[in-house]
Amino acid sequence: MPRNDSTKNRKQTSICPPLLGCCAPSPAFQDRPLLSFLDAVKVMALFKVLANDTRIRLVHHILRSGEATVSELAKTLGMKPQAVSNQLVRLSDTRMLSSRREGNNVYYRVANGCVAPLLELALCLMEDERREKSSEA
Amino acid sequence: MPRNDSTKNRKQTSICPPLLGCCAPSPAFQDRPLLSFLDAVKVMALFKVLANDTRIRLVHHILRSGEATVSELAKTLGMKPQAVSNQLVRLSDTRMLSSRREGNNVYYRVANGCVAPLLELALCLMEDERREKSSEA
DNA sequence: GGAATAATACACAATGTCGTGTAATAGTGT
DNA sequence: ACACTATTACACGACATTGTGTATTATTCC
Repeated sequence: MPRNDSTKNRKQTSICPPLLGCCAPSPAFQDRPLLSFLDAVKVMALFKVLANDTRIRLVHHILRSGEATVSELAKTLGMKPQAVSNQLVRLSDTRMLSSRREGNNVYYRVANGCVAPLLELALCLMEDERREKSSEA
Repeated sequence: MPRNDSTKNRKQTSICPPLLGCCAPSPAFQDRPLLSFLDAVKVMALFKVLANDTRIRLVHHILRSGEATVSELAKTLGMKPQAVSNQLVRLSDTRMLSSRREGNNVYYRVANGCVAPLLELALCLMEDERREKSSEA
């Protein structure tokens, strides 16, 4: 007998709306077929690239400044240019960034409009998490 | 007043708008301070949890069905319950999912409204990537 | 109480990822 | 051609992550 009306069953604690008017409007998740394994792997690859504090700071700084060179980014993050270049290549492989050469320097910029809102949402989730943790006695 | 012509720069190939009306409206990236290392680590932790094909399929299926038990998810993904449970715990640790016990079964659901749009955006980015790759001769 | 089912905890081998160090490539100026 | 700077390519050791197998906990039914 189901007797557990579980008070733990809280409501949606987030402030975020469930949908966002981005990209070609897709039907709700309920009306879509289950994600195929191959598509899941592709999405995984995208999140994997963002699952690194160095790359997140790189993207964040490039979003702020519009464009930046490798050495400038290295100096900003306090890292070696090799390490930064490594991560920039990974970000470019997924078409999140694009590069442009000008003399000795290579300028990187964000090449896809989805990247900014993606980071925005993650920051939002981080705030939600912080809120919930502090409000749990 | 922020400039709004930045998206039309060059090769912005994405359809996605630069901003989304989600969460407390934040100022544009240009007007925000550089992301601290600690915040970057927190955001990394969030993306890291989504950087796994199993967890992505779990979240996607839970979004579709609203709620699901461990064994049901295991059967749907063709995996062992231990593996599924492992990943569900990771998703719950970041407050993306919450669980509710009903008899022998434990039901998982999405606990934060940011999760759906986050996955949505990633799917959008995946489509963009596919589009670009096919259109490069 | 005892058996059966659902879910989780834990240790482990295989695999993946990170920054570093070294070497190579691209471009500028003399 | 040469020296110099900026960036990238590549191999390596340190460390993290995944699914599996085994054992344990939670709950229902007899």
